[in-house]
Amino acid sequence: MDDFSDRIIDWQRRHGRHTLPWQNTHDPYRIWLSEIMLQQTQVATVIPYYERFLQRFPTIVDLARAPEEDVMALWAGLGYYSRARNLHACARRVDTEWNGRFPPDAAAIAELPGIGRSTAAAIAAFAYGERSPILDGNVKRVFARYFGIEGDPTKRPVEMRMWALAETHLPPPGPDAADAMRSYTQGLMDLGATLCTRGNPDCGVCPVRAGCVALREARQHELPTPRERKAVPERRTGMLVIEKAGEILLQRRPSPGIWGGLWSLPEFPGDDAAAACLTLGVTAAAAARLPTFSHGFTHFKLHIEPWHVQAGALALRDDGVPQIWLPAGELEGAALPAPVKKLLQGLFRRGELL
DNA sequence: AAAGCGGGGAT
DNA sequence: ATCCCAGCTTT
Repeated sequence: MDDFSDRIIDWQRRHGRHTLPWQNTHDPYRIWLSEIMLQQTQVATVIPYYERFLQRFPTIVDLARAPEEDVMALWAGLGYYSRARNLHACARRVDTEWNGRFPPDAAAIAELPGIGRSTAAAIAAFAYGERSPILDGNVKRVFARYFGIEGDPTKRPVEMRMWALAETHLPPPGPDAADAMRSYTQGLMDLGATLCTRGNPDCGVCPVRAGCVALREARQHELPTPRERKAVPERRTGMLVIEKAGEILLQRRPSPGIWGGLWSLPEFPGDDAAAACLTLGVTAAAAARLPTFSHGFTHFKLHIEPWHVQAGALALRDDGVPQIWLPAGELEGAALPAPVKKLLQGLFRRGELL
C-alpha cells in the first residue's frame, strides 16, 4: 500500500477540480485535445478554444480531414503554432493508421506527433485508466521536494530518477486501479499547479506534508534545484541616434528576426559613428558617445553603444531598408523595441533631444 | 526582466 | 541517443 498515492487520490477527490469540460469524458480525442492545449496555456484561456474545436471538429476524423488553414485559424491566439500543425498531423495519422481510433496504450500514443512520454501517459490514464506515470514540470517540482531530490530535473540523470520514482509510486494494481489512476494523475497535476507552486508553496494544507523531505528540512525554496544558467553569448553593436530638426532617423527591422517589423535605430558594427553615418548618406556635424547599456534576450545579451549625431548634409541612400524621420514628440506611440524606446525617451526627458 | 516549459529538431 | 532551442507565459 502506498501512502503517497493514497493521499494524493483522497485529496484530489475532495479538493480537486471535477467540472472542467474535458473531465466529463473518457474520449481520448477530447482528452488529447485538452492536454495539447493545456501544455502551453492556462485553463481559463483554453476552455473557449476547446469548445470551439469540438463544435467545428466533433471527431478526430473531422479534424484530420479539415484543411490545415482551418485548424490554424481556430488555433489563432493560443500561440505555439507548431503544436497546432502537430495536432493536425497527429489527427491525420490516427485517421489513416489507426482507423480514426486513438491507439490503445501510452506507448503507441507516444509515437504520434506532438505527444511525448508524459502527455501520452496522461491521455492513457484519463481515457483508459492505464497505469502509466506522467512527469511534467509540475510533477518534477512535487517530486524534487517530496523526495528531496537535488539537481536540475531537466538533466538526464535526475530525470531518470524521477521517472523511476514515478513508476514506483503509482497507485497499486487492483480492481479500482483505473479510477485510482485517473484521480492520482489529476491530483499530481492539481497539487503542482495549486499548492506546490514554484514561488510560494502552501505546505500547511498539503496532503503529503507529513512525508515531504523539503518541508521537514525547510528547503521548499531551494528545491527543485534551478537549472544552471548557462552563460549567454554576448554581442555588441553601435547604434545611431541621428537627429535632424528635432526628428530621429529610424529603420524598419527585417522580419523575421530580432525585433522583426519594429522601427529601430540604425546599427553599425565598429566604433566609427561618422563613417557609419556616411554609408547612410548622412554627414555628421557632431557625434558624441552616449553611455553603453545592455539588453538581455533569450539566447544572448546585447551591449548597445549608442552615439548621438547631429546631421549635417543629407543625401539618404535608398538601400531597400524602409526609413522614417520620427519627431521626438511622437516617441510615446511608436512601435520601437523596449530598450530603444527607453534610450530615446531618456534623452528626450533630459532635454538632450530637441 | 528573468525563469519555466514538453516536444521537436539538430548534432 | 543526447542536448538545445522557440516562443510564449508567469512571477
